[in-house]
Parts: sequence; structure tokens; C-alpha cells
Amino acid sequence: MKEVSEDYNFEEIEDRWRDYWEEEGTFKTDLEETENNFYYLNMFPYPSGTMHVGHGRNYIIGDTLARFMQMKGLNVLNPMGFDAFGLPAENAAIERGIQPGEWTQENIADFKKQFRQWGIEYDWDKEVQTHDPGYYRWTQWLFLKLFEEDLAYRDESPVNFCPHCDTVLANEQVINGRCERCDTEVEEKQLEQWFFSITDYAQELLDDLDDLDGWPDHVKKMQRDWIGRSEGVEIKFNLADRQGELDVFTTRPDTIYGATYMALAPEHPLVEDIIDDVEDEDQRGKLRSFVKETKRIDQTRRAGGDLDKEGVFTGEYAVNPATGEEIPIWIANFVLTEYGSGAIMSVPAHDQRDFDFARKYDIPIMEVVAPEKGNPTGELEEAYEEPGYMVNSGDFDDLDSDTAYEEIGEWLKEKGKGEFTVNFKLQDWLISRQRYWGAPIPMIHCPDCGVVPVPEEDLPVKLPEVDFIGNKGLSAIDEFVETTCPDCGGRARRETDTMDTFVDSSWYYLRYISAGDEERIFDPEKVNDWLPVDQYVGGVEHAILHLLYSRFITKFLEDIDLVDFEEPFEKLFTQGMISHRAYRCPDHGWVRPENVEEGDRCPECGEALKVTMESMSKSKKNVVSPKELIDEYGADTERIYTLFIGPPEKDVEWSDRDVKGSHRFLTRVWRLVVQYLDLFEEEHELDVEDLDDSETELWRVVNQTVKDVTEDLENFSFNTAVSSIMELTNEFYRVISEGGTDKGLLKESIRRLVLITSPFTPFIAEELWHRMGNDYPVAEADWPGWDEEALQKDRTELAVQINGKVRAHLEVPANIADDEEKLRKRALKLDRISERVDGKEIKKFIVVPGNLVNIVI
RNA sequence: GCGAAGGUGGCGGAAUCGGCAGACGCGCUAGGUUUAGGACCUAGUGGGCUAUUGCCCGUGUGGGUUCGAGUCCCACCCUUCGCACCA
Repeated sequence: MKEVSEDYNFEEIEDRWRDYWEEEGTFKTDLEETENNFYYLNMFPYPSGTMHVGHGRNYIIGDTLARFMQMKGLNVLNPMGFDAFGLPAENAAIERGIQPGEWTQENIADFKKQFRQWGIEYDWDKEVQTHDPGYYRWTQWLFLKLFEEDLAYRDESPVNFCPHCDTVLANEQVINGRCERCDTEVEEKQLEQWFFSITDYAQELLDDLDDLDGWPDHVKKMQRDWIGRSEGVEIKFNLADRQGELDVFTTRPDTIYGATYMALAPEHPLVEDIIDDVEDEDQRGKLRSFVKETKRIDQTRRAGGDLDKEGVFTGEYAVNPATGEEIPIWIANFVLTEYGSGAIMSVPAHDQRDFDFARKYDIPIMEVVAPEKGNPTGELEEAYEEPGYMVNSGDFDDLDSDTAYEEIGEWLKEKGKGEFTVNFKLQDWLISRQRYWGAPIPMIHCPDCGVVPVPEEDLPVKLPEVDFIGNKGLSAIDEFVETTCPDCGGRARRETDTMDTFVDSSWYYLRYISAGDEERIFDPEKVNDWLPVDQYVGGVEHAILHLLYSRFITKFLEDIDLVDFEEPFEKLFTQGMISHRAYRCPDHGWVRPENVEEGDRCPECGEALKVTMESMSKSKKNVVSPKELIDEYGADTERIYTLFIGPPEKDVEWSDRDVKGSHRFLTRVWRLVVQYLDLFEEEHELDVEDLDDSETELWRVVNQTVKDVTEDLENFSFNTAVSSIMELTNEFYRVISEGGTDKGLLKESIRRLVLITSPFTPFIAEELWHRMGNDYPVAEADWPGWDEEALQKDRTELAVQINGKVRAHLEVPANIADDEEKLRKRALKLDRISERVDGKEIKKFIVVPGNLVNIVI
């Protein structure tokens, strides 16, 4: 044993091994390998600003798992890249007068530095950056393929437009209906834009969720809700006073006899026609202003449901195809233009929304479904939305409503007035952005040939390099816009929209396999070897869009025979966010934790601060920077604390105080191992037979810990894995203090301790591993196994209960732990038991082997 | 409003095929060590009563099932997240 143990100098240690791993190529992956492949993937980041300890969670989890699986003998691919296009880069560029690419590259360099500091190792040979022309060339290629298959099309759609800035705004740039820059009221403008027909895949995207056993249920639920499938009937209503029909979608065709009015969304095409034909000027003006006002109100608020129902009567009527009656057509603010046909038949008796509206405007309420057969409720206080029996429905009376659904549907179909259909909430994917910093949509507008795709061989359509001062996107750059038509060679204009960045990220996981390939989007053979991704990990905020778009693109690629799998991500894990205390003064805003005065008071005014837990963000001044933390404690401490802090799927609170405990643990590991390094310079065999009781117990705990940590890592239970290793360390100290000295035992136990610690805290483990005489990276060592026999105890302690309450403990040899007769005898001999049991009848004697006995009296 | 997850010490959290609640860590208390502080080491730490052995209570609330419930069932309260006029 060494007399003086060297201090744990994490700074020196961590510096040493970063270069070593890089030089050794420890984490390079051979993609030609086809056996034992494991594709682990973290969602790639948007490189903006600098990372804080909250960002670290995702990557620390990934690095820990990748190292673990590598030691288990898997050929692990754990790549990283950057989702580099997007608005913040463009804004930063406008503010600073530089290229968005410059800003992005700086950030990427920062991110890489941070990964390195954390000891998070990637095979950078496989890196992808979505703003690299070598990447977005294939994003554009993908667009062309979709266009070829008629899955990319142009249509009119509203955009947010700021008349003051003369520019289109993204949704997040609109604050309360106003431009975030100049506070001008935002206008809605109709523009021709590009869409992907994701709705063609709606059913498939829904059905295949059932096969994703490795996905969390709540994510699948969110996707199901988002897709929003519902079955119903599309019904045609004749108009009373004009040509044409009014189409509506309903899930309750059985209630058609109760349809007492129609309601149109203000955007419905019929609305304009009707208003134009209104003769009374007052009335026309009234309708106009209602429509205008309702449209003006922020769409999201309208869809949000917190508005009172309002509407106006158009003066026109439709004919109920069931009753033949004329029913009024209203324009109503609660009808959504984007769902169904933007018009509904209203059945106030059996739909609460229609009921509220009818009450407000005195529209008749006709009950057509009664809870009991032939027994209508009469006066309704609220809509009856349950199934029941038909009344007031002509020939369909007394049928149960489910049967009526089918029969009325069929009847309408025969009359040519209805069709069974399926409706989805899912809309086609609007991919156009009127922005500079994205992948240009590779299309050309020719006055003679129309809209023409850029030939594949002309890709990429590169972003022009320009002085970056404007904010109008590509349309303002003449040398980009002006081109020639690939078909006729005449003068033509380029499409100036760029693609939504979700397009970039919908296929990046495929490109890692063929990063840098200039001939094709990827090598299908290798992609089929490696994908689907075995384990995907990222934030739950991407539960819907990113994952749905990726699934869509994968299904499309499967349809054009480029891949042979239908789902990109076999297993999915969504990790929670890290929040941190945030202090806010009512007068002076957010205050940095280190500036807070005694008693949580504001340093400016001394007022009591409001303390809340908030996700880390610069604006709330509550970010914890990895740099300061690592300077004080080292990267290993940050890593293990991040994993120890709580269950990875849950949101957790960062505590600067608790970090100390993790650091203390590493110091204990360090001291423990360093003092026994001498053992590794000599031969010492472990012979389990030679151990005393205390030493045997250590050996048992070593084996148990290896088992627990292995299983915990496989189950994403990092917090309990870390606590097991802490327990093992405590056990070492216990044995040593009790005089345990078996050299074979200590040597082998310490070896295993270092091995199982290494995925969590790779720097300290690598250092100790090398000091133990190994000359290759610990990540290339084999993950230790455990000996089932060593897990068994010789003696075991049982609780002795009387009527379910623990009254005594009994230590017995393990081999009689399930022998009822012997246990009964021994238990009854205990003073504390006999006192209570003597003279009473034992009604029952229950044995839970190895655990407890319960005497019922 | 609908849906999901969850309520466990002073704090973060363990333990759910029903079987000794509170592992591990923080904090706190006492002692040791140190020129001092920090760091480190040892012991203790759910609450109440008790000199101690020990007794009673205890996992959001109230019921229930069971020899035995944090865990299962019923009702309710609260928190967080997601969805939210989808016809």
C-alpha cells in the first residue's frame, strides 16, 4: 500500500486523455462491418449560441451508452452533426452584417470544443452539416424525387406579412399579431407555396405506430392525435336559392334529421359569393365586417377555443336532404377552415358546440337521438352526445343510433347525397420559407414551360454569397433569380423559397452512413445494413413534427426502393429537461443567482425576489455554464452528476450544491484505487475459498453491482446505476476498515470497479486503467460479467412478523430459508416472538423465502 | 374540458410479478483531523413517546381487498405535461 496517496488532479488527467482517444481512433466506426452493428443516435443540435449543462444531458447519456455498448462487444455507430440552417443564424447575420454561414461555423466550432471538453467522443469522419452544399444538394435531390412522384406541389396558402419591414414572418416572429421587430400589425397574405403530400401517407403513418414497440406510449399517442383520423360521411346539401351544393363532413350522419342550420368558416369560398349578392347595403356591410373581424383575430387564438361563439345569419338557406326542410346558413367563428370542408351541418341537440350557438341565436333544437327507445327527453339542458335510439327521424325511428349511422349513410349514398369518408387532422406539409438561410427549392419558373425542375446534374442550387444586410430572402438577389429554362433555354426565374429546416433533418440519419458521398444520396446497401436506427434519443419537444416527417420520408424512400425498411427509428427514448433556480425581481427583471443578495433579495432594490424553477435560458439568467463547473470539479464530475441527478426521462432540477457529492465520490474512487496500484505490479490470483466473511461479502457486492449496472444501463436507469457504484465504493471502504487484505480479491474487485465506472466517467477510469498497467483504451476492454454463484449469500436474515408487523429478525443459513418447519421452530424460539405468541393459537404461518415469515395469531 | 404521468424525510430521489419504506446523494448534528478555513474521516439523522431495550404513527385524502398495501380496487384533492371548438 502506498504511504502517500496522490491527489485527484482532474484537470491534468482530463487533458491527457482527450488527445489519446483521438490519436488511437478509439471511437471510429467501421461501416463495412455487418455483424453486431448497433446504431445509436442522438438528435443533432441546432448550433446556436453556447451550450449549457442542460444541453449536456442528451450527449452525456449517448456517450455513456455508446462506451458501454462498445465494451459489450458491439460495433457501435454514434455519429453527430449539425442542423445548421434556420432563422436565428439569419437574424444574427443581419444584426452583425456577416454571412449566416460564418456565424454558424463559429458556433459549430464552439460546440465541438464543448463535446471534447465533456469527453463526448464522435467519429467526426461521418459528420453532416445541413447547410453544407454537399448535404443540401441531396436535400434538393429528395425534393425532386418527391416532385417526380407528385408528392410535391404548389398551392396558395396564407403567410404572415409585415408591411413595414416588407417581409414575410415566421410564426415565432409574430407576437400577439404584431411584428416582433417593429410592432406593426401583421397582415395575412396569400402566396403560392410548396407542399409535401404527407397526407397521402396519413393512414400508413397511423397504422405503423402499432408496430413501434420501442417507442414511449405517450409519443405514439401524440402522433395519433396529431394525425387525427376520424370516420364519417361527406354530405351534400343543396342550396335553396342558388346553384351548387354545400359539402360538409360529419361523424354523426345518424343525426341528420336534427340538423337545423349550417355554419361556414369565414374563409369558406361560398361566403364571398353570398355577401356579393346581398342587396341590402347595411346587411352586406354587417356581414363583411364580421368576416373581416373574425379573420383578423389571430388564427391560433381562434383555434384555441377560448373565444365565445359568434356568428351572423347570411340570409340564405340550404335544404336538409333528409327532411327536405330549408335551414339557415350562418357564418360562425368556431368553424375551422382547415378541417374537413370548412363548413358543417349543425345538430344542436347532439353537439355541445352547436347547442351553445343555437341557444345564443335562438335557432331551433331538434332532438333525434333519445337515451331510451321511444322516449325522447323533450326539453334539453345540454347536448346529448351519447349513442341512443332514433326519434323524429322518419323511417329510421327506433333504430339504435349505431345502426342508423350505417343505414342513413347508405341511404344518402343511394340518393347521391353522401359518401362514407375518412378525414384527417393532419395537413399537407408546407415546406416553403421565404428566407435566405435554407436549402433552395430546386425549381425554375419559365414563362413558356411553366414550373420546371432543375435537372439533377445541375444540383446543388447553391445559395448565393451576398453582403448580408437585407431580410427579404432570395427574391431580392437578382443574380440568383435570373436564370434560363432547362427545357427551352429561354429567360426564366428561379424559385426563391427555401425549404423548412425540418426537411433537412428528416433524412440526416441516413446520410451519416455515406457522409461526403458525391455520387448519391447514400449507399443503399450500407444503409440497409445499419438502419433502422437501433436507439434514438432526444427531447420530447420533437415528439410530433421531426419524428413524423422522418417517418414520412423513410416511407417514401421505401416506396421508391431506396431503403428496405419502413420505420427509421426502432427504439426511441425522450429525455427530460434540466431546470435551474431562476430569480426575478418585479422591478428589475431576472437576476443571476450569484448576484442575489442574502435572503433572496434583489441587489438593486432589496425587494424579495420570486424564486422559480425554469428551464435554463440566457434570458432568465439561470444557465449553468460547463466551463465554470469543469474548472472547479472536472468533466467527469459534471458527467456523473448529470446522470445521477434523476430519472433521465423526467425533468430534473440542477443543484449546484449536490454536484459536490458527485465530486466527493470520484475523489473516494481515486483514493481507493491509487492506494492499491502496487497490486497490479504483481501476480495475485483470486481464490474465493480463501476469503473471510467480510471479504466474501465484498466479492458478492462486486458481482451484484456489475449485474445491477449492466441491467440499469440497458434500461436507461443511469441514476440507480451510479448509486450502485457508490454503494460498491462504500463497501470497499468498509472491508478495508475491517482489515480485509486479500490481494487477489482487492485486485480483481478494483479492476471491475474501474471497468464499470468507465462509461460514466471515462477520464478518471482511463487514467486508473493505464496506471494499472494496461496500454490500450479502457473502452476497448471487455465489459465484466458476473458470477451467479457469487451472488448467493451463505446466511440470510429474515424478518419475523406477527400479524404483518416486524417484531424480530432471524439469521439462518441460506439453504433453509424456504424450509417452513425449520423456520417455524427457530422463529418461535425467539424471546420477542414467544412473548407474544405463547398461549395463542397460530392460525397461519407464511413463508416468503429469503425474505420474511409472518405468524398470524 | 379531454388525455397521460405523478404526489414518498428538510431537499433530489430509491423501492411497484403486494413481502423488513426511505437505498444512494445533498443538507444537518456530534466527534476526530487541521495553525485556521476548506477538504477529509467516523457516527447519527422520517415523526412522536421512552434513560435504554422498546412502543405508537407514517408514502396526497377517505374507503376497500389481503396474513401483509407506497405498490392492487373505488371515490376525491393537488401538481406537471400534452391536446384543446377537428364537426
